[in-house]
Amino acid sequence: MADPTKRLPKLPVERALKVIAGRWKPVILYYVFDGPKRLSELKRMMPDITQKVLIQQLREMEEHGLVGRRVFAEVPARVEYTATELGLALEPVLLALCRWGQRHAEEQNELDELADCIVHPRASQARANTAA
Amino acid sequence: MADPTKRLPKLPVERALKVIAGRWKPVILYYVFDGPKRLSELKRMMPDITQKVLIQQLREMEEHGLVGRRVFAEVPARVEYTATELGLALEPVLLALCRWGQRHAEEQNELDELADCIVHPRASQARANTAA
DNA sequence: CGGAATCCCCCGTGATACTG
DNA sequence: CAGTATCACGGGGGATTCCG
Repeated sequence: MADPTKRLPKLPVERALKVIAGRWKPVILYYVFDGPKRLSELKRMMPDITQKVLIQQLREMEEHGLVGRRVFAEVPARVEYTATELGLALEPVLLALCRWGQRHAEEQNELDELADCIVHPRASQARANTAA
Repeated sequence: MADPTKRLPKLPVERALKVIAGRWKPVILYYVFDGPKRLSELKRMMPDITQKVLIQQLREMEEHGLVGRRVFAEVPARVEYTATELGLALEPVLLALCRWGQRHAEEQNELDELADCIVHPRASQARANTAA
């Protein structure tokens, strides 16, 4: 990374999606938005993620200017990750995505329940809409 | 597809991201938001996308309830894709992503220009990693 | 915390099929 | 024939696992 060959997309939407694309990035951001967090904290908050992957995702977000990294020269070395201004600007967007995701889940689950009553799980088959 | 094993994520954010994830989905949505479009139209608007992939992405978005599909039994077979209510609800979110992407592009490019004046293009290197 | 091997999914190419 | 949809195949990148 930091590789000139791996440039971000030109279209703003795709660029934004690319930046927040990553198995754990939204979750990490969720915690970091709340305030500075050190690595061990994040690790404890998300037990299902490997330390390597966690650091990996943090590194990428750092390169993309979403989070900042501060190293404290204390006895037990200490590293804190904080959200940058640019990163914080992403919070409302992620919240919007979250809300839409909830609505989507509700509506889709409703359809799934209805689908249980009918035969086929796929509605795309018996569909001959001959509208004019 | 329509495979019960491939369920969407539980977390709303990830669910939303998963649904709009796809090389061409944002672009397709952009056009479909403007009004009903038939396949050949979309193909003409986006020359760089293959017919197969186009149909693929449309199918997925249909299964996810983002777009609707209408088949007209005319002389040359005709199919129109339209945005659903749920799909339209996504428009402001995509716009927000777009705006943030623009800002991100501006700020990042500024940093890149500054980096030209300094020595190292990578800031992640000379960082005292004293963690074990 | 880095590197290598691995798996799997996304996407692209080209050819083919179906329907009036 | 024109428009729509599908299939067989292959490459590439992200994510996971194991090892040092």
